[in-house]
Amino acid sequence: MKAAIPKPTVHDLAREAGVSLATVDRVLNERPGVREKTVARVKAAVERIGYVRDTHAANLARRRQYRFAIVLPEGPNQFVDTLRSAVQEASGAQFAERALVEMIPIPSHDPHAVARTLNGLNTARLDGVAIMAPETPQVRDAVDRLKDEGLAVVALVSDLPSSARDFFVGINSFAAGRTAAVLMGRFLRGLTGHILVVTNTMQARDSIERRFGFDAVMADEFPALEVLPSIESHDDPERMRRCVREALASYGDIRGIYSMGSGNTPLLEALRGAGDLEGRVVIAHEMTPVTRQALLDGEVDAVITQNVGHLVRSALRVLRARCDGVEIFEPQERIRIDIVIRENLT
Amino acid sequence: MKAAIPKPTVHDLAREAGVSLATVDRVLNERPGVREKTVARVKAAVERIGYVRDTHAANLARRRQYRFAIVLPEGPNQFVDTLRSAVQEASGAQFAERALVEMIPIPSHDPHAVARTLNGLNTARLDGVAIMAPETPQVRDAVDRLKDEGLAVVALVSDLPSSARDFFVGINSFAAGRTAAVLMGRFLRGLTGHILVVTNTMQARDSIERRFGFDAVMADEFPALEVLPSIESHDDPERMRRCVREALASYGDIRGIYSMGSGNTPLLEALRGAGDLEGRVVIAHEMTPVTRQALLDGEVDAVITQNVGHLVRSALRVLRARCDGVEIFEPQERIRIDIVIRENLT
DNA sequence: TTGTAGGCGTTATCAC
DNA sequence: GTGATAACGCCTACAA
Repeated sequence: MKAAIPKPTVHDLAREAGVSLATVDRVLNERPGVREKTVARVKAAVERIGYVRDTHAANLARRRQYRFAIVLPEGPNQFVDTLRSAVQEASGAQFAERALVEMIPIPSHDPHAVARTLNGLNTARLDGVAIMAPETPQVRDAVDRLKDEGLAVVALVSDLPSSARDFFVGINSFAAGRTAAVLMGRFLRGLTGHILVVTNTMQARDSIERRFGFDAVMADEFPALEVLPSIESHDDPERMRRCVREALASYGDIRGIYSMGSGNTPLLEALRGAGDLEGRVVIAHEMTPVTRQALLDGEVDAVITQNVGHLVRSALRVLRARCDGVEIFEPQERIRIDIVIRENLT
Repeated sequence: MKAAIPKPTVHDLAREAGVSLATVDRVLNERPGVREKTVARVKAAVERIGYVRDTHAANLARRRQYRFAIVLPEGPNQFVDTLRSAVQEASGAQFAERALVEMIPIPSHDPHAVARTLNGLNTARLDGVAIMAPETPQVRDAVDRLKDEGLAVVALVSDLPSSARDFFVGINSFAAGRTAAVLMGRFLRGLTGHILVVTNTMQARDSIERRFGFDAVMADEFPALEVLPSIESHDDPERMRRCVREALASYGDIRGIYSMGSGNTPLLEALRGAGDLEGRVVIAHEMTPVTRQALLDGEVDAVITQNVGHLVRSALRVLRARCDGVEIFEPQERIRIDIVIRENLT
């Protein structure tokens, strides 16, 4: 409908360099069987006319289909649920973009079962995998094997730094813990007392790192507040409620509660039961229906989180880039640590 | 290299429906000249085989080129500078995606000049425009004219609600102001005193709205803190420094400073000059080299901002979608209000 | 109202 | 080493 500024194509390139389409293609895709001199001529022509490859046309001609798997912990977990629906949402859009993405559940707490699932992946039918799993030697080996088989692999949410994974998509847990600590300390300006820390399990790398970051800042900047040992619920809501109640009873001066992992529902129940949720600062991780509602109700003061939509889209973009042997645009893939309070809840 | 699961194509569709490619195309693109019955048959076939159109192939065949303009205020402004470089960055990637984007500077403070520039746009050579400009009747009319000419138009950063713009890409200023207020109030827990508010000009819609949101929360939730009238620098650094110094001198109990707009450099200079930057809470808007450094140096406690990369990519995506007559995926285009403290500075 | 043929920018399979 | 030529999935004349 409107005059278009034509972009140089391979045809223009071929003409400019005085060679055929096939040769241009060989040079562009760094295939062998072209004389040094010819290569140079084509490359010069690329610079001269400012040729940029049309990736969509290329993918079309290649009949490229990306087959990705996203490996997520199974079982009831609010955060993973939000991740799952983000994957669902994304895979619709991805389908139109020549990518098939399937979700694969893993038993979260059994390293051997996780490794078994990963090793059981049909690598011949897969181009890339995004994995959210705790770091264990078994998982590390499984990831290395996937890499050996030529797959693109990204660690999702929780890093697998000792493995051969291509990239980590997620946030720095130390920094997340530090962020929580600053808010906790500042929201409790001038007060003395104790801080309760709760989590599902301190086995998880995330929890350890968050706690580490949290403690560092608290000790450094808010010495008037003493942080108590972590309470672990081990997936047992009743245990969480009981431990929290006991802690509140034992210490008369609990000023704040830091929830490092899942289990926010029983935590909030225990706090409500304790009556005086009012004066205390509660900071939790991950935006889920529960934390969102708690934020709205004023039961939680701040949530430290990461955008699951970005997480998933980013993982998929990175996998795609790795498959194409293309550089990724780092700043776009850096997941931010979001601070959410009631007022900036979208 | 690997077995690919073939996606149904128009050919499959044609065969399934027992019609030709052309007819399939007519139905898919809702072109006239097809019998009701045939339309139904094709649509049924779409459902049956799960056909999804390959937009990239379609764009290729159409030789579609998007020509977009991004209209930004000229003159020295740190935030706009970051926006400009985000545009620069994005346009590289967009070029590969069949979009040409040019930046058009406008004299920020003269509504007539803005309107003149907008009216001077060569609409025949443009498919869409993203506009960051203060809302005035002249601008509104210019936008409406652009829409009449068939362009896609999005308001960027600052909304133009009374105009016919297709979409607003940016954050809610009231909420941004409220967010700032909550942090200010909580960081000053238990204290009594005054809050200084500074901005470049209260003429700007953003400043008015931020102030409104800020005041509402302060009055409601933090009555012990009294918010002073806005100090306006009117683009004069010296005036900013002087006014701030005077205010600090007049009131002995200024606990916090809220910087609603540009002019952070002179503000910080004045505060440094005053000596005791320490005890005060400073909250500013927009992440720029200045606010970033101030955050690192502990001179600013929190920055309320929006991710310029997202802003630009989102604007471009929306323009594209409007041009294609395609629905946008709202959650992806919702720009979040980011709270940045030193600890979650990426 | 419907169908045929050719082209979009790229890659791939043959020959030469 | 290099060059025609035919796809890829879709759209668009032009014919029927």
